[in-house]
Amino acid sequence: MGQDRVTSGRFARSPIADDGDELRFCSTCAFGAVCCDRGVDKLALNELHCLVEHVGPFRAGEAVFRNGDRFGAIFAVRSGTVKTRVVDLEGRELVLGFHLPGELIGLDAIHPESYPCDAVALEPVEVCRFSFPALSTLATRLPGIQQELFRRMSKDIGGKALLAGDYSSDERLAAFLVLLGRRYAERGFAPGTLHLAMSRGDIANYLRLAAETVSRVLRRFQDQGLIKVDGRELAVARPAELFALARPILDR
Amino acid sequence: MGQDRVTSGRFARSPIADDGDELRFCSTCAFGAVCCDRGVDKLALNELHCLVEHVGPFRAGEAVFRNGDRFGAIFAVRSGTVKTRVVDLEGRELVLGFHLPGELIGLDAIHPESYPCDAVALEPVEVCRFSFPALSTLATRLPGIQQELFRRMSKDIGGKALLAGDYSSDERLAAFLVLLGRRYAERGFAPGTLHLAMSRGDIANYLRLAAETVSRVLRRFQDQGLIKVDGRELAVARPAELFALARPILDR
DNA sequence: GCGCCGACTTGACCGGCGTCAAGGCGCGTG
DNA sequence: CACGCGCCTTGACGCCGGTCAAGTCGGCGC
Repeated sequence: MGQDRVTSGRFARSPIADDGDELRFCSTCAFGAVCCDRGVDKLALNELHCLVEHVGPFRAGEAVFRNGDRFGAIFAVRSGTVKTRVVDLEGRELVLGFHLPGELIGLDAIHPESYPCDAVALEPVEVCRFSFPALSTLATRLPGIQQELFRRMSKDIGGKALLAGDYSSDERLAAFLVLLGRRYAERGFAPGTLHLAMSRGDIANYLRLAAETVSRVLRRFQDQGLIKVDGRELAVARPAELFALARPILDR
Repeated sequence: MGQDRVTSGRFARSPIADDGDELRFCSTCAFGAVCCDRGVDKLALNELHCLVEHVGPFRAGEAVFRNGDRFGAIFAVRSGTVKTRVVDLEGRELVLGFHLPGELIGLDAIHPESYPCDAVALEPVEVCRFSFPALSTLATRLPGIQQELFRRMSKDIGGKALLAGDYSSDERLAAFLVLLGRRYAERGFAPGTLHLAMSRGDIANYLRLAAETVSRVLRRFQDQGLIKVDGRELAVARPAELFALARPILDR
């Protein structure tokens, strides 16, 4: 029941972005939709293949990029979980987000032309690197690519409701679990079960709560029969009630 | 000293985006950098002119677009101040941001393909409308336009630190004033003086505080000699100290 | 095995900020 | 002018969640 077994277990069964088949490209990848689902022609697929560069694996704790590095590329997570964070002058960490396979990181670096945060592996991680100058040049020739970039950036602009509101700890945690569950489900995991690759402290930091509060609320959710917690493995027992708690954050 | 005089005064002296001269285009506008500063050729300028459509004026309280409207265009504020907000099921308002002349709104609507919020005029407002299909088509031919769109979207992704952190009311308000002051300064206002187009309630809502707290903190800042408040007119007396208060939010 | 260490949990206390309530001020309206 | 209505201010009180501290659990190295 150790976390090590859990982690390797997840790894083994993980339906993550895996383009072992080079010509199929990552079916769950950021650009999978462009390449496969939306009928971009073979030429475009080949051009993306020339562009992409596989990087990794990174061990837990290693950085894909660091705050201040000169911006040159965006990345798609292929496998594992990445945490983005900044560290302020006093050394305090501020967690900005968690990124699952198929999700893009580095989009917030285009404007400042340097990465505004660290991207740190929480478990063994592999990524795809897309040189941004090359990608944006490609985007001028392939409108599908440009559209997908616009869409994904737009999505990121809108998606920060969880942190933004003045919500209670119950609402925050419920919404966090619902949203994380959805993202895992999109990646092919069984709905209702999810693995927390990040520590309680990271969750708390991300939700702007104290780690103790996260502990307490999870405990209470379990006592109320909403979820079942076992270390970093979590099962949602009553999705409807959990969603109801998160409703103020999720509908808007 | 009434607010009416203040408002009209601001209007009169406002160095807002104003392209009365059609061929110069808005010098402070969102795409001004593309059109003027970055040497996009006359052809591109003309094409942008064919694309843009002036809309307004809107009276205070009127909506430029509404939550749920089908997405078709992004807008640049030409004059006045726009508030973006959502209203939840119980009718509670949640303020997402304030937008000054030259700033773009509607970028978060590309992905969902419908506007995810209301955009409401806080004072008389004029906007430029850019049909998005036409704009993105244009962007595939003119890399400068595409780059500028990427840059602005990237900036929006990164720029939500104020709301995201678990900061004190002092820090939030100080950062709000510093950032608003900078944006006004970019638009040509005298540094250190700024006009609050929005009510205390809107500020409080945006910062996730109670309106009473905003009142109290502004009062204390004034008692401490940091600022001088007169209704919705505000002068920063000690910018360095105000910045020091906001530092935890602003540097990161 | 033993001991250490970090992650997590649980309890006690307390302070910042929201809530509630009352009152002032400016402005439009009859 | 009197009145009403928002917006804003100010004060009193209470609660949620942060902080501090102690204790537990599980993993790892020796």
